[in-house]
Amino acid sequence: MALNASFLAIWKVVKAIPPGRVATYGQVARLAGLPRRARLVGTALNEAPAASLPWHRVINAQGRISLPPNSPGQREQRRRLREEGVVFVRGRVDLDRFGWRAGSDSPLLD
DNA sequence: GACATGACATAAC
DNA sequence: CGTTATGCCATGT
Repeated sequence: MALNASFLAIWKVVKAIPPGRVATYGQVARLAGLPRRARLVGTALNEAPAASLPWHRVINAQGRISLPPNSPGQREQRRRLREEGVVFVRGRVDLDRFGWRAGSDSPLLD
């Protein structure tokens, strides 16, 4: 089915996000060759085999986790990110420091 | 098929 | 900081 091609492209990009870095839904969509389809990324992650994907490294453009506050998933995602060294400030991640830029795989330490 | 929903993004006010 | 509007489209009812 042609439909899954999009999902596969998305999963591929997500798998490429290095530990300790995050990517936004829109960014993942673009890198997957699906511009303007950020929502599809959310859907793809929802349907994805969580065990085989670093789904927690995908957050929204505001640097926030897009799961309901206080939900198990939200806490899990925050826990995993913090475990990788991603810092939350007032519930937000500074994308300038932890955002994934293709070509640089380590966080900028100032 | 019509309609509502949602792990989103961007722009405008 | 916030709200509204619009684009997007797979899924579920």
